[in-house]
Amino acid sequence: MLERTHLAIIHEVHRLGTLTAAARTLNLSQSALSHAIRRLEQQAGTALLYKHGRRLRFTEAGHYLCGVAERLLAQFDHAETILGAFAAGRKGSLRIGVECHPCHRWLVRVVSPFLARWPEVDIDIRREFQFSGIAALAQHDIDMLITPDPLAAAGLCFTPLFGYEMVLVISRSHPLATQQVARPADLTEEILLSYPVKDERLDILNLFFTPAQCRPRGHKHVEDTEILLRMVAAGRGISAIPDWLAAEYLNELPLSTLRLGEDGLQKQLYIGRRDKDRPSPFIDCFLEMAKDTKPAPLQKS
Amino acid sequence: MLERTHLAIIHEVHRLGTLTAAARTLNLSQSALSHAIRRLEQQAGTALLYKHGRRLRFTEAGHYLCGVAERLLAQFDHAETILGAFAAGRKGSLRIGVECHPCHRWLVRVVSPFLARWPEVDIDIRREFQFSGIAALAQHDIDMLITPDPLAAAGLCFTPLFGYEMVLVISRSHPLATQQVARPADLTEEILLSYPVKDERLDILNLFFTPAQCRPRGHKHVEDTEILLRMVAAGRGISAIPDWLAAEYLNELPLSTLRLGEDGLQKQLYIGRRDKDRPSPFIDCFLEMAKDTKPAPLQKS
DNA sequence: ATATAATGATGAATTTCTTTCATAAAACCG
DNA sequence: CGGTTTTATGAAAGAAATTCATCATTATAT
Repeated sequence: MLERTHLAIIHEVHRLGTLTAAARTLNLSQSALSHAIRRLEQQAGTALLYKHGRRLRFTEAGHYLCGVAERLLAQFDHAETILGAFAAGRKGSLRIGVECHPCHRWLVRVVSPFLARWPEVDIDIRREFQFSGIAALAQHDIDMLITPDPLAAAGLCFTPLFGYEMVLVISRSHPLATQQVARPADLTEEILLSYPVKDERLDILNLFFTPAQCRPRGHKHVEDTEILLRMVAAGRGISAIPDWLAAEYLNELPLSTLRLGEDGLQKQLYIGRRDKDRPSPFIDCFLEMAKDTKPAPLQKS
Repeated sequence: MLERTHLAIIHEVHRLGTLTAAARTLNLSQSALSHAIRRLEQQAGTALLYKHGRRLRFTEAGHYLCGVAERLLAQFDHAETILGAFAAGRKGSLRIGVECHPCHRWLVRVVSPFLARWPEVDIDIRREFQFSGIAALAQHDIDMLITPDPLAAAGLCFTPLFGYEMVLVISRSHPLATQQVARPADLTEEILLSYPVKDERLDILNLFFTPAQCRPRGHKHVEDTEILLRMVAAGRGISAIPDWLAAEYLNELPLSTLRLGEDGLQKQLYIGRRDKDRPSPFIDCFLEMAKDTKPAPLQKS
């Protein structure tokens, strides 16, 4: 069977002209090459080299094989280079799941410098999961999960990134805009605007309205943060978003922020991984960069 | 060092899913494969497979190597075929790529007499390419390329075969069937039926609809010419095919053909080769026979 | 739950294949 | 014609791959 070593021998013999010289560069003896070529010729059933004087010349078949060698050896070399990049952890792909809709703006601030630093790593960000982010992580559908709700699961571990507060955003012309704190009972006549997420995953319902046994008058889903906040600014509804996200829009839009209840609705963002994933320099680096990228805190308006 | 056997093992494991099955087809023991993979992984410095349940899964590096294996093994096989042909004193195998779906019917008219005349030459026709037909030709994946779109590339040359016109085919009962010429604006409510090719390779989109800044109402892919034309005949859509192909069906199916725009959509078929391939009598012969096989021209219905 | 079958991993023994060594034969050069 | 360079070859040594026997794990059936 034709092997890479055969191609390497053919190639070097062609390049250098003699078996002896080729043997030197291949760190083999002249005899080894001679035997190898002989074996190959017997298997192929055709001569590849013939003696011309005391040097060697290629037959037609030998010339053909020479062309094959040139191409295939280059491909082997290239494959080994790439494999080396995998081994060194330079090459790879990182599939990041995000279970926190408004985190997108924060995430791009992590991802952009990361991509610049790891040019051979592909990043894939997923926001939708068949079942849940945790399940996707456990099933190897994603490699990392950004979530505010770390559910204990075997084989997973979570690293805290930063704490933040979910704040109520309302139009600056709203009657409540002068207050510091909002109570559930104040908001029963409002329309709640939220990202399109199941109700049970909305903290403002779970942790604010439900304990007080009341609900806003209506609830609409909006995909895009900017559109959502413009609707709020126009008095079309209220919403709850992270304080640092609100901070980015307070100068642009006529919005006011209020604390949700006496103590505020405190949250923490985590990054989850599988315990036993093989360590990888670029995954570690991503973690470091994520930890170092804090969002700008809210300056109370 | 990465060897052919490693690629063969990786490839078979990928194809069959388990070491045990792969070992059977390779006439080796399961243990041999396990050891071989282990050794390769140690040399490469990266894992290629990992256990998932009692089966194996590929790591990213493993997947990469799998792709390499697929390509390189095919080239090894081909090289051995050629070498076998040298041994048998004939030397022949011709891999022909076709980048033009409907050309198949024309191609069989060239290939059949060729095979009769060169009984020792194997012909292999490929329609799918990893990247493009041009790339496949340059990389020696194929020896000849039949294409209507000859892109200049170093080391390649193209010989024109024949000119033809892409014509619109519609059902004979279609309101437009009485006209001679179709304009893009006439067809915005139609469903376009085409071979399963990327949009950017469809001339009717690139050269007919796009310049007029409109699109058909829908676009569906159909594999088979006969089924495609039967759908057109049944009024389920319209399509654009070469005039000579339409000619073959005009008597069989209730179809009408229209010119695409005032001047028609004129195309030319080319056959591409590598410049510096060693001259070969049967390759020259194939070229002559291809040049002499013109398709039957369209008789206007 | 428990037994059973299927699969991969592993270390030692074995077999196969490659390489070297020593030497011969042929070709070139002065 | 010697001296030198180069390839070819058989036997011995060495290296590498393969098998065997066995264990551990996991999925499937009872």
